[in-house]
Amino acid sequence: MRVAIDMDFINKIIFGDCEKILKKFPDKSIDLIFTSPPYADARRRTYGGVAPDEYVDWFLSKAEQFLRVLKPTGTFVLNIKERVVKGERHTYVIELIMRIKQQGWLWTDEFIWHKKNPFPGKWPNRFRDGWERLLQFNRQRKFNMYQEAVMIPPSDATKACALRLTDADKTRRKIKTGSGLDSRLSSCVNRNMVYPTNVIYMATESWNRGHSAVFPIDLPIWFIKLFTVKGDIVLDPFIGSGTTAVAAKQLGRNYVGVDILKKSCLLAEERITQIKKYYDNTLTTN
Amino acid sequence: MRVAIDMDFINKIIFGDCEKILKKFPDKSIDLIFTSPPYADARRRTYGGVAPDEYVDWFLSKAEQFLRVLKPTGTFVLNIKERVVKGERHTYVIELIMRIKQQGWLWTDEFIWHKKNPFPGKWPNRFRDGWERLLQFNRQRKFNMYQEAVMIPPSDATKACALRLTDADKTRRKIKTGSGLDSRLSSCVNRNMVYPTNVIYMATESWNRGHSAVFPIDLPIWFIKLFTVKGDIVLDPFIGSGTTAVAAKQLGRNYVGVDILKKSCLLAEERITQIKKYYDNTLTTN
DNA sequence: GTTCCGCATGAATCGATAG
DNA sequence: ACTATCGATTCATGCGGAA
Repeated sequence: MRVAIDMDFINKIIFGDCEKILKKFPDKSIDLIFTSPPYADARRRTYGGVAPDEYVDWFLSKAEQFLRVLKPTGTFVLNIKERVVKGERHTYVIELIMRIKQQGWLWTDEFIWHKKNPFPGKWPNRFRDGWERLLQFNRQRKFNMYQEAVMIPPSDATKACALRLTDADKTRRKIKTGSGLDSRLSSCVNRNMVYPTNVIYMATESWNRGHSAVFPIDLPIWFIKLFTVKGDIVLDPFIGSGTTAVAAKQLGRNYVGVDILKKSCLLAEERITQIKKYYDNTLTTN
Repeated sequence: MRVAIDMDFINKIIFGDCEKILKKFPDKSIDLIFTSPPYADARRRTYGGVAPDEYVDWFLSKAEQFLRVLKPTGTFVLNIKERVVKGERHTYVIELIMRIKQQGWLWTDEFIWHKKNPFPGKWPNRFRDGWERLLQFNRQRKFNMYQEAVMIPPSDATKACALRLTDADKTRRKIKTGSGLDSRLSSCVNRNMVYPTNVIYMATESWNRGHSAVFPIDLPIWFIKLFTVKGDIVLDPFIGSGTTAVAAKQLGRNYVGVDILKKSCLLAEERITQIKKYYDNTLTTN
């Protein structure tokens, strides 16, 4: 069966440069691309570091493949933030938006990840960076969006409810559902649910020892619920420690992860395997 | 006295196009420019409606004057958000950032106004807009910034930590300030106030009687405290209902407001007069 | 078992120092 | 003059050991 041959990359972590790897993928085969590429010149030790001024070209050659493999109804969510260079925000992110549109992408919206616990620091001319961009790109004006899947209790209810939960409660719930959002969602008022905005208030996860997860798992969980249904395929071309794949697997979606570091691939695979053991029989039904 | 003649625009609301009006102002005379210009194609009936594609050129000719009248140590804060055009976010804001830098501005940072109560609405392909940009531009890398003026109480976790300490503990610590501080002092107490991040979580003020203020007065108050001291001059070239001027006056700063609508000028003047009556003897000491 | 406290650490940034 | 490296700064959170 032809499809089976073409699609034998699903639920795999693939070692290599995503640009080359994706060239072997068929057109229009992915439902959601969620990724957080290495930021310009950041994580130099592990990724080699792309200079800010070269970043846009470096990224665009990969984005061309993203565009090709994405289904017309699919979505591409890019988590990125510009660095400070010589006292100024560098413009590589906004240049990227301008240029990626020329490839045919539509810049549908910009979500904000408002961080509960930003990286510390004190400087005379700026405050700590408390947010990151989550750029939403699409191939068409009409795409799949399942807004009901991410509905939340009204803000006051959420606050009061969250405060009542003890740490033990939170941990127990997290083990069962794998999602902090789910815990609040299920334990609080189930009626009176409202739609969220394009601002996502969420903590970072600095407590992951071995691997430095750059975003909390609730972040890909949120977007995977919003833009896919069970059985869909989620791609992260910079899989890193595997968070996106873990989230997809937990939610009953298929995943594809690519990374240029062998070490990351191994780590991602290990986390996926562990998750399989722990969560296989406790998946939520969303 | 020459200065008196040059500076006779202070604490005035001036009717006219800010581009023309500002040409009469001396160089380097303003400490802070805080403004929220009419968004592209918004308020078409009142402002004549600048089309999105013409917006950048329209704005830049004004920004040139902003640059000239701002002190080298001053700051320009621009509250703006791109509209959705044909299902996409328009790029006029990010184009504006690229081009304004060519005038000599430094793009120091981007603050986010995270709205507590976004405008209601429901669409099939996007959520409500819960944030706006507050772009910070400067003439130099070194500028005036008074971070202590906007310090805030720490988050709940840190607060709980401090609350656990007895009063005796606190007193004892306060006495031995200089050397040999015990570890709890640095981690818990003495943290009555912490520095904020570049995300500002604030409600809108949709309930203002006659005028529709586009931002709450706490927003200019925050930036005026952060970037000016008493006696400094705050300019809003699109004063609208006068919120920026009211904030400046309340804080003991001098204001200058400009608007192309006579109606707005009258409204702003009225609000400023009322504030004078109510707050003259109750100014905060910051 | 439970609570409490100390501590490590995470997509950072600036200014000074050294080559 | 330009780059490279280092120390200081700082806050939210979970972990582990102690009470």
